[in-house]
Amino acid sequence: MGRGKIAIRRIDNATSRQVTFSKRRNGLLKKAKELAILCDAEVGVMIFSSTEKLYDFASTSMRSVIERYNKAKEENQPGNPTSEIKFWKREAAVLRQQLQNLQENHRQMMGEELTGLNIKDLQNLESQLEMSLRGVRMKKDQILMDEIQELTRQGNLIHQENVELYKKVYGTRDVNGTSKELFVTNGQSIEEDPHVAVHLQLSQPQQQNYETPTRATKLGRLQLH
Amino acid sequence: MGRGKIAIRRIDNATSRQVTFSKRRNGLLKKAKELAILCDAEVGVMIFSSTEKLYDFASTSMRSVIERYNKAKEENQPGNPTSEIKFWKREAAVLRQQLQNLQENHRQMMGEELTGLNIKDLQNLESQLEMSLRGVRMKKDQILMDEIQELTRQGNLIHQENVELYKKVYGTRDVNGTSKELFVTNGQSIEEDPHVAVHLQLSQPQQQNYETPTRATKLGRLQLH
DNA sequence: AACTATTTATAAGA
DNA sequence: TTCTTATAAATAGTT
Repeated sequence: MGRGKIAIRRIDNATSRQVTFSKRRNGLLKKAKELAILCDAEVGVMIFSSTEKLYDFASTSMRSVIERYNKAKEENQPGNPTSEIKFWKREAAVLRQQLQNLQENHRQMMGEELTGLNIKDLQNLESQLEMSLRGVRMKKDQILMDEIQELTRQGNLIHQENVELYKKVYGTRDVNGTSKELFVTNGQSIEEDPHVAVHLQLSQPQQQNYETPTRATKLGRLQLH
Repeated sequence: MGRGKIAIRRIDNATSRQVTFSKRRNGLLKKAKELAILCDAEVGVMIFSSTEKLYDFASTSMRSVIERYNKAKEENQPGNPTSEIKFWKREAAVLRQQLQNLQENHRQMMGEELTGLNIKDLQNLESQLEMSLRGVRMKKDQILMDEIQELTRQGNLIHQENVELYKKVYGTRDVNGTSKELFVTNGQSIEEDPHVAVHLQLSQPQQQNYETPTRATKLGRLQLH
């Protein structure tokens, strides 16, 4: 329909293509409009030019057309917008609620926002914190213990090596006297205890150091209040 | 373009309308195809007949066209299905992440899931718990203090009432001796201290009761390990 | 569904 | 882009 017939294949000349696009695009949109009006149909057309520009027509509204399309295409396509949006909204609301609850709880565990709690709540919280503290300290001690044990083990190995070397250097005669003493003090099971004792003795005052001044300030505050 | 010209308005005759729909629908789809091919455009056409039947064409895929349409139309239209779903998905993901982080943190504060923490972490946690505990105890003491103060106040009021009644019953003569003593022991600022002392004396052993056996078991465990 | 007179769309050129 | 115009294509009315 023009001065000459053209084959339906991509127009090579860019300018020509652009011009044809412009003409035919208008033609298509016009015909879409006419079809909708003449035949009482719901029509939607979307056109993207090669320059990414959008041209569209919808006899009602594109949203309506697309929704009708989705509904018609597959009653429950895994891209059904409305129900999917509803699902994710609900999901977000649930998560937000959980987050809020946990945050309030967490703030209370951090010793903040305690207003609104009664004695019973506070005592429960206190017990919980004490329990947590116990757990944490236990874990900490555990780690330190393990470290000590490992160091002890390695120390013993090195010491034994020393003894062996000593033997080799000075022979067997004078060795027994010196090495015996070393063996006695460095025996695995015997040696561990003093370390533990030292550790725990250090741990307890440390804890008391945290709390003794607290109690003092608490007393002070309460008396001033 | 036919034997006669027609006005672009709904065709009254149903049969005629149906026939015209059929012809023009094919024409529209053909032209859409041609446009897409000739001009290297992405085209989507959706047509619903008045009998609810769907006819469509998409140069690529309708899903792609619709998504591109939504993206192009308005990056965040308040009715854009795809981007809205994306928005809520992202929202849910963010909330889920926050929840997870907070949950891990919370579990650690509860003294659970401590594996994976190093000494430094554990010490920080310990300090935090001690601080929290201090806060909670302070708050608890505060509440108890307030209660005591209130009870004291009321006690004083009742006591004064008693004194007044006593006066009325026995006259003014012998009253001074007995009431003076009562006034001295029940004076607000004077009376508060012993109560505080009692309270705090009760509070401290209670705390130690929680911790002394723990330490014992801890010692036991550590020595056994 | 086919035919065909006409209208409409549009290719090429300006 | 827009206008012009010759011509291809679409289609209204008919069979």
